[in-house]
Amino acid sequence: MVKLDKSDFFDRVYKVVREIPHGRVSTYGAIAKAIGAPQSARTVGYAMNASHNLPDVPAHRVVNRNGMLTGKHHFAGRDTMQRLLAQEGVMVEQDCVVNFEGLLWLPDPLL
DNA sequence: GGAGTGACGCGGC
DNA sequence: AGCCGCGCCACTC
Repeated sequence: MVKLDKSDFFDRVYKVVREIPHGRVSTYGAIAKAIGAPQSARTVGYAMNASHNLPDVPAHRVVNRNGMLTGKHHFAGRDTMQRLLAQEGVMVEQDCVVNFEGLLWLPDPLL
């Protein structure tokens, strides 16, 4: 029985997010697809909420498909997310990742 | 056990 | 071309 517990959903999201290289960004949709749930992009963001407890999950590197820091408001500080990104060399202007497409990192489907 | 919510994505107007 | 609304999936109360 290769039954995959739905609880793994979060774990899977975390695993993928953890694989995001330093100084790179990814999208909820891409992660959702990587875990085999392209329609669950929303749930991915939900998982990010719980990921706050996991320092290994760089949720700040996850933005929406537009490259907007939609979840920045959920971080401790008002601009914590942007600061973390800037710290990695990711420039953010108006809550949008500069050269987002260039910094965008797509997870391995094999993962 | 049902209903509401949410850090998205896409389609339609 | 921008703006509005719906759908989907997992989780909590």
